[in-house]
Amino acid sequence: MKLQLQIKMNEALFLRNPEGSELGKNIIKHSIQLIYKNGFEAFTFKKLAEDIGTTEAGVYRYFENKHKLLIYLTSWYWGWVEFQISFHTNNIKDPVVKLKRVIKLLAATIEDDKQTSYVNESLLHQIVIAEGSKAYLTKQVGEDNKQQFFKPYKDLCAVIGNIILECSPKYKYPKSLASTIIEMAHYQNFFMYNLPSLTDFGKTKEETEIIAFLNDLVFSGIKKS
Amino acid sequence: MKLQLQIKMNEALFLRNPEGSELGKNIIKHSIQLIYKNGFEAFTFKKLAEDIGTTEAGVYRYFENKHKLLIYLTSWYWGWVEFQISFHTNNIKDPVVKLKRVIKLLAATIEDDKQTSYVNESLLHQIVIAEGSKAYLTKQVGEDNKQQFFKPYKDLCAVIGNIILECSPKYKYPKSLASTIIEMAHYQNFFMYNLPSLTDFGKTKEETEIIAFLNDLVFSGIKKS
DNA sequence: TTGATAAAGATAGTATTACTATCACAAATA
DNA sequence: TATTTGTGATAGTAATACTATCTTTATCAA
Repeated sequence: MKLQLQIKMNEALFLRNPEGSELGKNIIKHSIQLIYKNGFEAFTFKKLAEDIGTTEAGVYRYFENKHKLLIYLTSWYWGWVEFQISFHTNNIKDPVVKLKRVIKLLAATIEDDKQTSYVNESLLHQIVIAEGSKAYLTKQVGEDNKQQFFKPYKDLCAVIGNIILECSPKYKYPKSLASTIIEMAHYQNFFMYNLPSLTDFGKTKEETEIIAFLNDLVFSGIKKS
Repeated sequence: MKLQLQIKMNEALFLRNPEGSELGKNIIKHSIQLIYKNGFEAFTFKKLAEDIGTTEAGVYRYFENKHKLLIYLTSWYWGWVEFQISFHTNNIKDPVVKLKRVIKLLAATIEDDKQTSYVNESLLHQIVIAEGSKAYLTKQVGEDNKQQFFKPYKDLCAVIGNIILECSPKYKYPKSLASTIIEMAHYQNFFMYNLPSLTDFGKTKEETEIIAFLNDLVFSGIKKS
């Protein structure tokens, strides 16, 4: 039996559902490759179309603009991470163990998930690290938020916040700590490779050190209260 | 006597020093206003030139492109913050008090500094919150870093890292904690106003709560070791 | 006072980007 | 068989991100 993991996407993000056709899946697949390779600023629908072997207009039939495509990709990623978390923390009773598992999932390199043929999670993870913030650091963030574009990110944050509360029911900042963990799992990774003196891991460049830092930060922070 | 605060800028950031002429100062002043108002994506040298009353070519004589201008502005800001910190923590012996002061300076709203006529620090603070990461989240980050464009940010991070070590000499992650404080002081602010469910301050929208969160995070985190 | 130099203004031009529009064709569907 | 739907092909436009050139103006030195 072949199980296919399907992540439910916000329909306002696209004009035509990319999951429903070969061209659509190619748009997702090749946009991940191109953004990973050249960065989001240099990424255009024209280059994407050439890469796929279709025309610019073809891409525009699926996505209004590259900003919505970026939100689509990051949303997909957060949805996928939430699934990974619920999958890998299933059956774990101890919330501390659970939270440590979450930190590891967020900060460790991701192996490509064979269940999702057209999405390379490993590349997508790198894209979310380097470009993910650009999805919300815009003037339209308010309107995008009204359309629920950031729901997957917020849901993930809520899930992690609840685990934090399980660990420490009186802790006052579960959601802020959750968003701090998520952001820092990614930023410390970006810094480690690109601006190493902003971290303590420049020498070794080991993701395990980021995990250790976050564990230390989180569990000392929580224990106090 | 009128003291003029001068922040030494990396000369590779500009073609002509904007501090040396009226037009240059106008470029800085109006770019801050325009980026604040419309965001960095919508900001163009053409609009800036119209705003100032000069021509596009005039702006290009000072800055190669808008990315370098953004790095210039954020660098200026980090330099200014480092000065504020050294000024406001001067004479403080207790490193814990010092670090708390630092957190407050990073997370609290900034009043416009009258010493710097053409820079509105209050607006610049908002720009750094919403656009600052875009200065380094690029494919050129490596080359920009080689040219020392991020030195002011790194210097600030080092200063804060050292205060952390004064508080807790055995703490293993002073630089990562420093960059976490800096980034989160800004991100929690952005989230609070734009994606409030990622924080615990959505109701009150009080910066004092961000400060309390960071104090809690930092001092519980350090005490353990 | 002249003459040189440097900054600024004015204008033009180009390649690329970010779209929108239209028409034709092929496959699926009713 | 007729019709809808997705795709391909082509064209066109306004804006963006520059580069180039030429003129004017201000400054400063001989």
